Amino acid sequence: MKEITTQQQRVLDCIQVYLNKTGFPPTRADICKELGFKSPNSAETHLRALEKKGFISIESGTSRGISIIGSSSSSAEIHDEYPVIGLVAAGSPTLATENIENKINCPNNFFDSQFDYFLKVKGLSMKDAGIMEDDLVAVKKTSEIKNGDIVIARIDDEVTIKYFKRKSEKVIELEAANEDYKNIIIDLEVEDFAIEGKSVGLLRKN
Amino acid sequence: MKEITTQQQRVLDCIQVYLNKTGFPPTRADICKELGFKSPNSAETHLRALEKKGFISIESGTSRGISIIGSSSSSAEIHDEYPVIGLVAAGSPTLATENIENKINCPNNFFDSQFDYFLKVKGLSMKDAGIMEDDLVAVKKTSEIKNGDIVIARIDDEVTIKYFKRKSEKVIELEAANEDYKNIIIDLEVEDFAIEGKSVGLLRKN
DNA sequence: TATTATACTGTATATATATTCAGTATTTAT
DNA sequence: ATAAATACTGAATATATATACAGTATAATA
Repeated sequence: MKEITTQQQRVLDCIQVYLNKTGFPPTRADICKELGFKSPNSAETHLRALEKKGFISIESGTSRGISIIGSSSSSAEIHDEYPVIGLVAAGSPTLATENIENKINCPNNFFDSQFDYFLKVKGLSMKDAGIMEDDLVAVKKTSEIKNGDIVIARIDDEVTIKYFKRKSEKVIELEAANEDYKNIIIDLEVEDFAIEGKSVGLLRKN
Repeated sequence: MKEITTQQQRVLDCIQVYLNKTGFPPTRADICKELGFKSPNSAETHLRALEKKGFISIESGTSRGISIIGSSSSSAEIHDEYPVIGLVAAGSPTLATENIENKINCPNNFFDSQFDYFLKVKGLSMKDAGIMEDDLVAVKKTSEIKNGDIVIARIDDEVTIKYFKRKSEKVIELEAANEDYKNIIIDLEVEDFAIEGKSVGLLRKN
């Protein structure tokens, strides 16, 4: 990235401001109007210089085809809204709108793995794993579970968060991280059991 | 905001994807190409419907003059980079560049209070408060501390994270949240003591 | 039952826009 | 001393693009 001149910086800033204001890049004429140039070619040459130096890219033959390189909007880091779900009883589908308490905006690569929603924890059954009441657990909806993963599981109509431990082909143990809670043994042939997903991260506001 | 049809949703998604990919909005023709329409008017009518329902705004007579309403880029929610600092020994200034392990991008209103950096926790002295090894504590640099706050304190050259408890005018107790650790009593007249800041949130990646 | 909204194809066109060419002038490298 | 980069004005133009108009068809409302 070569050094930028003051005029080129003004043009670059102008593009960014225009983008923030309108949501789309400026035309050559827009830049001229903004910076007081009288010929569209003034903007054109500055744009070509900025492109050559690697600050922007220009899509040839395309109106407003300017994008600022290294800008957050165009980079891989995309920000999304993630719903916060309470520990839902009565087996209702977790992502139903009536269960969404609010939404949190954060980058989609925030945790090491992609995730689908935040689960607001009730109770202290995972206290020794550092998961406290009202903590928000980032949940990835998946059935790929390894022993020792913290899973969000549903037994009959109750949703719970526990350590996962496969005992045999047909038996699973859900282990609490708290002496005061007892572990749950599940016989897959008998009980109505499902894995909602697993924890890939945690968020606490205090 | 009225309800959106499936086709309108596809068009809206198409605009968002195009924006993420190129940095500028699509033309009518671009939308047609992407969604398989054969007439630019197909895109046009969907765009007008989306505008009428308040999902987008269209700048008349302007190429690619589409902007998604309520999109993060134009909203008030600003994303910032926050440094991650290890628990620094030898009393070096915490925000010195050599102590920055990496950076995390998140909204500046992510926690209930503004904060300045993430501190990577070493040890289990705050285990019972749900703060585990390698957790990232969001630290706000402040000296406004109340009893019971979790503070980041420096005693001589050692940085530690503990509960804050004022015993008297000149005596402070730093309380661990773990039976295995003992509390620290500080005589302000004797010891070199400073509050770096307090915890306003927590982030765990696993 | 008539009307409105949705969901398209297909053609046409005014204009918005990128882009080239011809100049002028100043500053910076070689 | 010459070339190259910067920094513009001014005019011209091919085309990219929004947008209107003419149809067809189906589903949802009133």
